Amino acid sequence: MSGGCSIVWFRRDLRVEDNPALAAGVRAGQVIAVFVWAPEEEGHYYPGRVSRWWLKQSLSVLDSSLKNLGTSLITKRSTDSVSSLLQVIKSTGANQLFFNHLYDPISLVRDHRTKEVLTNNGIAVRSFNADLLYEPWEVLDGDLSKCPSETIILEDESEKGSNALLARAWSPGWKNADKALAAFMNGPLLEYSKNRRKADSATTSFLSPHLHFGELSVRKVFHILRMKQVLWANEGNTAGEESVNLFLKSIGLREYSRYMSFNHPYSHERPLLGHLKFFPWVVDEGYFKAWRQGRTGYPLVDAGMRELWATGWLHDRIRVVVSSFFVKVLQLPWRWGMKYFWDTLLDADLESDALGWQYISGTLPDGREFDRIDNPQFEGYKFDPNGEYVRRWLPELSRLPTEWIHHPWDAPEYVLQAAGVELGSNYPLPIVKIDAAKSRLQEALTQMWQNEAASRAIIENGLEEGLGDSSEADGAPIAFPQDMEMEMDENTLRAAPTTTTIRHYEDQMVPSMTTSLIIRGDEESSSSEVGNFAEDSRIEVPINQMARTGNMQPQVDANATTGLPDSYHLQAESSNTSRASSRERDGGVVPVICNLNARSWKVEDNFGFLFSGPSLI
DNA sequence: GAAGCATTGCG
DNA sequence: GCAATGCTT
Repeated sequence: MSGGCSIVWFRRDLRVEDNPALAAGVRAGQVIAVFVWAPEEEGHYYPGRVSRWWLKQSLSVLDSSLKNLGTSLITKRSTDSVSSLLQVIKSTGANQLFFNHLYDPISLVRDHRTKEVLTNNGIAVRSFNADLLYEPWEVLDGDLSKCPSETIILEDESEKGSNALLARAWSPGWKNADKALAAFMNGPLLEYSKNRRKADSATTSFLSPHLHFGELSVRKVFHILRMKQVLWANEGNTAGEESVNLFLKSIGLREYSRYMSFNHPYSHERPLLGHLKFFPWVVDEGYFKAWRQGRTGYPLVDAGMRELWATGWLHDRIRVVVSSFFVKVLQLPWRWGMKYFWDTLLDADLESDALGWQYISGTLPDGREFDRIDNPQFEGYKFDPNGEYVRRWLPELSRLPTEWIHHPWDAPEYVLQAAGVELGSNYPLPIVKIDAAKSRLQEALTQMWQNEAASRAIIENGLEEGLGDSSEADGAPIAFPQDMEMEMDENTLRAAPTTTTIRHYEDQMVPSMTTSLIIRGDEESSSSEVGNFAEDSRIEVPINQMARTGNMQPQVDANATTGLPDSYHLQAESSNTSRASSRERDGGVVPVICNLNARSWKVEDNFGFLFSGPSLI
């Protein structure tokens, strides 16, 4: 061992194999492994409960692996990563820092600053692309006595009950990731293509959280896939080949999401198609709440939303269904939906989710048409032909015959009665009818083009920007709802369908916050329709029924999922972290990803793997 | 009841 | 943009 002592800064590369930064540290001599928990730096993308739970487990596995190698993981609680790193450097006398690249807008800025500050402090900083194969097998030798770990709290008391259930379904940590990878590659991958249409099949990889936290090297995944590809091609196994290709595409999509995030650091908050900023999104917290709670009246959507809330996980197909419904039928601002995914998904991944929501929203140049509406009824019979998925997550519909399970509003009264379904009472009528959504969408698009033309005219006339009631057309996004508490009156069941829709014309995307746009849900007629349920009629999540594969039998306890997210809060953005990202992103922190361009990963080709990339889960 | 036309689903 | 389905006369 020569040289000095180096810091290896772990972030979302929580593995010891195939880890270039760690390998470099080992080569350089003594290694001090550090993880800094500084969630405040993430602005309003503070990791959600299930995501933090995963992190906690994963760090613990990493720590024990490092201990086996003769060192351990030092954790620091901080509001400023850079000063924490400096502190560790001072107390250990390290003179080098190694880390692997991240590509989300916040990391790009932070890592750039880290490099700058530490370099100015005489520290050699090197960063790496972690998509390379390394075998860093040497014994580490870190003197940690001068640098105590701090306890970082990733789980508070109130979360323990719910989190306990996660452990029955998932095994975080790089060693487990490796096992999961092998299990998938040797098993479900073969039938992956065949089964991908089923919402409820357990044939997805379930690798997305492992990949998000860097417990797996994507490079390794890629190599295994290629080996399978060659093997099955030689055997003439077309089904297997098709599956591999499909999976490779999803890996590609993940790469593409990093590419997009790096080159368009605003893509998590602004549409890539300029005219979409003139789209009159429906700012209706009642709709938003109904969607979150799985009370839209469309069984497939509702089943998905309840699964998400109860388990932190959703099949990719269903992610597409619920997000498409969110944007096209409810016409809610897609950033709200994205934020909710961020808060609730176990594999929440800013880059992948931004790509997914942008694609679904039709705000990508190569996305799907904006005026296309997917019909959850048809999608229901496609992805859940026997209604098993719906019955699992919507107990109130469990006795409904398959014929009506995806469109109970059409069912004859006697059928509903026999099934114990009372529409508008124990299950809502459709919150928005598809036909109404279609015409509303057309109107909105017309409006959008008018707004754009008006805006252009104003700019051409040399006037300062200003659009209708939007005095901040340049910088006013639609704020995240701050408070979801809404009065819901049981007596307003079967309220008249919404006849008016309140819209806001501001660009929801440009960073900077305002709360003045928020509409109280109870000011809207629609909210009463949403309130088809009494507030306390919490959905009972079915027990022991979560579909998962093989020996992992996740169980869901109704007590642990204390009701649906009716009091869910989206905090208004307070930081303007992302504002800086576009200016600083080219500061040399992260190299441009080689051999990647948007065309080679055309989104259309990858439909179905949008969220969390190779997550397909 | 066949042919021509329009609408809708879908990648 | 195409194919399938439904609707009209």
